[in-house]
Amino acid sequence: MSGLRARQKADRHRRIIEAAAALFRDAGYEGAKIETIAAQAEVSVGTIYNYYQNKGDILGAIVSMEVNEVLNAGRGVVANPPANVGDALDTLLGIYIEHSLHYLSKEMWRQAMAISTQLPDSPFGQAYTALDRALTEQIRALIARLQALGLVRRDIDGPALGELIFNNMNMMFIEFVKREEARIAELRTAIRRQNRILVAAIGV
Amino acid sequence: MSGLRARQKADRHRRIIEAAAALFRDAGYEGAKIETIAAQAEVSVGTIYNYYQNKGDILGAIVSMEVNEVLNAGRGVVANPPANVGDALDTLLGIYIEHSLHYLSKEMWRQAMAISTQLPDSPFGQAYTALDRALTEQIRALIARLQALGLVRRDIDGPALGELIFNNMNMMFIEFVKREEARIAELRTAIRRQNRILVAAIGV
DNA sequence: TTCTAAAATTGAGTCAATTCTGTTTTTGTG
DNA sequence: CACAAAAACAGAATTGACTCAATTTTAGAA
Repeated sequence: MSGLRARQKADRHRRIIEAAAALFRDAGYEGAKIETIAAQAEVSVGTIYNYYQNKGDILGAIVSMEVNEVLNAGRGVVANPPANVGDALDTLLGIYIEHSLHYLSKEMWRQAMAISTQLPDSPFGQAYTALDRALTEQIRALIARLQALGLVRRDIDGPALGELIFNNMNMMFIEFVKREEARIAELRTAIRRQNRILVAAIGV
Repeated sequence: MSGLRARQKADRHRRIIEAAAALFRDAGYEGAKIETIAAQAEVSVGTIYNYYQNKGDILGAIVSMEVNEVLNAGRGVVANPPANVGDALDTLLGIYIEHSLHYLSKEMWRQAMAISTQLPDSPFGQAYTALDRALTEQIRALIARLQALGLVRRDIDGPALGELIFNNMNMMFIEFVKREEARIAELRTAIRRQNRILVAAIGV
């Protein structure tokens, strides 16, 4: 199945995503009309709905790309963490946060998060939940690594701790994207302050 | 200004909220058409928009009532907390969680949360953020109380800890409402497991 | 009681997402 | 190459939230 039909399909997918990404940035998610995306991508409205269940799923495809990049960048830190618990956490979470506004605006994040809670069973809703879980797992992996290196006490409940750290960061990030004027530096400082409590508790 | 006009206003407010609450429960948030709410409340569509800026704000009014009840119930625990850090936290957060599905279905929570991130500057968005902050403050108050009672170390950063605990609970609650089959008991167990790490770290 | 300005209500109209049905394109087979 | 079935496309029609100009109701003064 790599004939003309498959090639056209891939090409249309790409054109739709590119048109949508440009328009979401330009006009905002709400401001980007499906009709306009269709025109820009040189397909009809009906075709867009043939490729994506709804407007949210188009945004979803873009968010997925972003988060997967972040997950990739995080792998390096887990493999070779700084030799200090506080720095290790700060480095990993820092990567997540610093990358977050690369391709997505705050408004796009707000929409993506909203859709994922609104329609948890839609394709995007499920994908978003899976991405959250992957991030949680990566934090857990870091903790396990730090335990293996003897930097974190062995009797700490690693999985629960990892989820706690992710949940806190995620909630702080949600509040961050809700306030247009909030700065990344403040966000990182606030998270560091909270994690300090944990770091003191789990260090050897 | 407590003449006929004011009484009719209050009455229409009540009728709209009652009609909406019933329909949201029955047909779900999306399934409840403004037209139907209007008919049930015996007002016109235009009037509803005279009272509420948008559909989300109607849901917002219902959510506010629920959360304010919860805040009220929490006051008792802060004033007289169990003499054990783990139990104190579990009791307060338990009240939040157990009350949460009294008037609101999971679907209504999902919608409310979605709207509050989608439109953080709408009346409801701001009200929701204020409610979150109020809950955070109540947890902080509990911690301050426990510190005053000598059950929590004085050198712990209480405000940061309170926010950490709230954020974690809130995120767990979000995941809880996203999965229709999730049970309250499991949610409480999972949160208890996470808080155990903190309790061990902050006790005297 | 009567009248006028302010406040509130009404419902037809607008707008954008989504659906639906008829048409066109691609594929595989003879 | 010709053709029938399957897949994909197009864009008009539908749907439901929200707006707005015209009408009705209330308040307060004379």
